Amino acid sequence: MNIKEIEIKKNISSYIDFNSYIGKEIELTGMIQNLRILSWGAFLILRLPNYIIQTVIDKNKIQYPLENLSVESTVKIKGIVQNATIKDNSINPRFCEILVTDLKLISSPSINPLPIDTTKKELNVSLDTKFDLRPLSLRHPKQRAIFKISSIIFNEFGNFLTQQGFTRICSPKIVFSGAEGGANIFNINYFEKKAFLAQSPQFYKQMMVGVFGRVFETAPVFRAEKHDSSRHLNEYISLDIEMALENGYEDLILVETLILNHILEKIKTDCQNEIELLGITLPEITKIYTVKFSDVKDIIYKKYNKDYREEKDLSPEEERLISDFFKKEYNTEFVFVTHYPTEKRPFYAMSNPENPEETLSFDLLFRGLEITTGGQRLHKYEDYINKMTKLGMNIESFKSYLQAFQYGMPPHGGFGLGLERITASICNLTNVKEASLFPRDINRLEP
RNA sequence: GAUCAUGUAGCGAAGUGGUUAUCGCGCCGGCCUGUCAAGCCGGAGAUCGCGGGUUCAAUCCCCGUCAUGAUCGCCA
Repeated sequence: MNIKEIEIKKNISSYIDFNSYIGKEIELTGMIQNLRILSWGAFLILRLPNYIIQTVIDKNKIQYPLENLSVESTVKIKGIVQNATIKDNSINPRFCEILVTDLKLISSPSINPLPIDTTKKELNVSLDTKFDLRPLSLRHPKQRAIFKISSIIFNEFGNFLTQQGFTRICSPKIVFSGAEGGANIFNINYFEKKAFLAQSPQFYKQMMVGVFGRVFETAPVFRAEKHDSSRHLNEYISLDIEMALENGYEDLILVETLILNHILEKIKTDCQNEIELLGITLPEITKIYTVKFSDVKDIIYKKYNKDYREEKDLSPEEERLISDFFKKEYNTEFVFVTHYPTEKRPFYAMSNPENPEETLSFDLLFRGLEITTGGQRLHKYEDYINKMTKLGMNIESFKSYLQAFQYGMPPHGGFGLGLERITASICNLTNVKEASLFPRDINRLEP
């Protein structure tokens, strides 16, 4: 018999109030972010879960062969916290440092030299190298900062909606059919049947409106589109909501604005260090601006002399131009474009009763990039049957989804927000892949 | 898939139809009482993406190919 009783520890937090430690001893285990050896000792910058802190080794105080240490080694140190003024803005906190009294080497890299240098202010490597060496490149403070901000966006999306009475759902990612059509969906083998990777939680979140009234999901979606651009991924995190509507799609625009304001507020308070390190300016949303799709076409024709009025969608250029227009004329970086043409929206989109050519839908453009698509959905079973028949769709294959509408549904709608896109825009990244830890694109499947 | 560009040491770049291909970072050795993109001195490290062609001679010019990036299509 080998039964063991293990003590239940009350506190496993990695947050440290360094202020209260000034003059006192502390024990820390972390990885060496940077190491500067001088004649009298060394500065050893230690990477911890929530901090990057400077420690000082005085040769006279501790006997340790410094040549045994290297960047990316794991060490356990004991030392006294003392006041300091540190200029390097990748270090946090900067008001103190640790005078090391004891040091133990726990683990070292098996490769020397490391393939890239993560100790400099900028990680000066190409995108391809950055992704090939992801486990290492992510250790650079600026890379870490991007994903700290991404984590706040992800968490606060859920926190805010939970506060507002939304229920978090987890819909399956192995599905029987696609929400958005056939060509751009990944096929998988599901025992003897054919299945797909979900392109969107669309059907499930709609069904769940009949259960909870307000739901959200934060999960990956998969797109088999062979796009090759700086704003596309084949797997990305979709922040989705779906809710019963009281006043139509404007309810959704309001909810999205409130979510974004909450997230931006939280980034401002929790990520001061990351904001400074990345040198970014957070946007502000003081007013909501919406503009009809057809008016966007007219503005671009009149103000920018480009005639795209026959196109039923907005090109990336138009998205940049209209964002530019709203920035100049209305001093806003967020603009909701509404009433997209019915023929460009999926079957479940509700058309405007006053003009069936356009839908009660919207995209949110932020700094020239489309970060959201949403809108009101059909909620009557008959409307689905009529619309799907009109489009020549196989109603039988959507039977399980259509149940929800047979059993009754309120007017409802929702939207999806691309996590990597909003993160990239907030962090001023030129390629969304940089906002993905391990990006999946047309050519990349690893790491 | 289309158009354009790029491919030179572990990483980032410079350069040339002709002897030993240059620089920065990293690495190794030495020095330096507080650094913070540390500094100073020395050293090692490259079949110039791959295949073919032109030429006395190609890393350089031409063709093909592969890879990467940007823009576009499509979308969040």
